[in-house]
Amino acid sequence: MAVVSVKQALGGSLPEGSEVTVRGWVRTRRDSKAGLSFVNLSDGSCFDPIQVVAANTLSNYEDGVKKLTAGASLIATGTLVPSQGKGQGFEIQATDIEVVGLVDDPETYPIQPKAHSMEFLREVAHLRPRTNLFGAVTRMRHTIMMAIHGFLTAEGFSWINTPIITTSDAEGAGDMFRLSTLDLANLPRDDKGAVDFSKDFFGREAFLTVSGQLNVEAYCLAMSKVYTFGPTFRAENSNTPRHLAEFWMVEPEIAFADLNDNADLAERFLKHIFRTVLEERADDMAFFAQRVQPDAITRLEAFVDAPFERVEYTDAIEILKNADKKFEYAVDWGVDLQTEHERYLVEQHFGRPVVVMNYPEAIKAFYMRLNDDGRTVAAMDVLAPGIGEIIGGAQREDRLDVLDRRMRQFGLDPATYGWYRDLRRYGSVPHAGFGLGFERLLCYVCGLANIRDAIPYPRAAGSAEF
RNA sequence: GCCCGAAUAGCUCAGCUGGUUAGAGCACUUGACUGUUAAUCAGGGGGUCGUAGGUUCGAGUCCUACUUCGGGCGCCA
Repeated sequence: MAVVSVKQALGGSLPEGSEVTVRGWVRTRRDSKAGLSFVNLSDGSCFDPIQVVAANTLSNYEDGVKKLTAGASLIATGTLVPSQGKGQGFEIQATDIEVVGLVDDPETYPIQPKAHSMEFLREVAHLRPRTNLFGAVTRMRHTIMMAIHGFLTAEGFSWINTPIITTSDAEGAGDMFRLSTLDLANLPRDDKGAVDFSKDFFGREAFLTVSGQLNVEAYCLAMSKVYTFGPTFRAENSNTPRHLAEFWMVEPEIAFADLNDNADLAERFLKHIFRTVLEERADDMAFFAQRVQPDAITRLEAFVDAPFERVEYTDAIEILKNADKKFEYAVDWGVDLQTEHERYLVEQHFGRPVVVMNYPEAIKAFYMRLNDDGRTVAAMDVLAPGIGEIIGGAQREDRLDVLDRRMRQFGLDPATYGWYRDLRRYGSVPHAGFGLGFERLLCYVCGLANIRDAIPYPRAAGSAEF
């Protein structure tokens, strides 16, 4: 008896009349007085559940099948046949149903065949994957992860596993989570009364990473095309639907490349991902379009078809200055673009994805390459309709003297960046890269409004349940 | 971190200007009916109205604090 997934059973590749076994969890059970019950069974392999038809001739019909409620688990064996009912291709005429686990209190089982609020489902994060929505999000998450690895692999990239524990303050990219094994109630002190981190586990201060970029640059200047993709940690007290304290970030880095090469890569990269989900997850996308975001599919299709607009930061400022719209934050050359500015550019002015390039040097990180004009750096942000900034990247400063100057300008001591400076001493080449917040991308694709629904167990300021 | 809003049954919500025993749908349960499919119809059980104070003859309703959740902004991915 072949054990098959619901996806295989519904997929049409198995011949009619096949004897199969499926295993999963009950979504709904409907009884018919004709002497049979219909059990919709889901195993996560695809959006649709399969209907298992259980006749009252089954030996455990009364004390097994009739006790099944939403959430119960079972193993069903039977014949795969074209369904007599509507809305499904195949069903299973059960010859045996083994009830594996009943729901001990059906009345309080949180997942019902009805609409739940996202807030409620966050409180039952361990059970929400059993809903249509989170099942779909979970499959999408996997599909996009694989699409990213697949695209970059096909383009000749190597996946570099940069460290999660770091001892450098990286880019000064915000607050970091301290990692320590010191006894907080009895901290070792030095002569001046400061905490003596030489007694700590690593012999110095350590933190969780806020970016793998600096580490991956070293591998870029050897392997040519690399990327890092893993969990990232930010300790900022951000209280928004777009921030997590723990999220996943993918950061490709390419050698012998400038900002335009970088933008080209970002465009191909995003389009590949969207094309992949449209092809491989049509069932889940149809659900998002139906229940979550009506234009979920059409906007991805538009994204795939439209060439990205590219605009200089300086020109973008002019566009905003000449806009009819009143902005809460004033626009002037030298200020960073606010969310409202980005949305105006993308959604109203251009109406398609935009790459804003070459920002004022004072508002961007020290490692970004100083342009010949002396007042901008080769930074880029990819803005998308409906979300705003989806990708941030830059060509890196590859000239040692300029890098040192920039570090001092930002109050950083070049001496503490010895290995990073070495990359500019030994065969330095122009190189560039970008970072993409994975959960933000997933939100966009699925039409989710809150990033806490894009990761199985969200961690955010003041919130780390499960 | 700043500003705003919300909290009533397991879930989603209604409950008007404070006034007897707090309602509906779903879920659960009983029955009817049915190759059903978020089935349908009829009945039933289920609520210290987030917590603690206060105002009042009387508070789900008004006030204060706290807690939790959500939204907007900032920081960012």
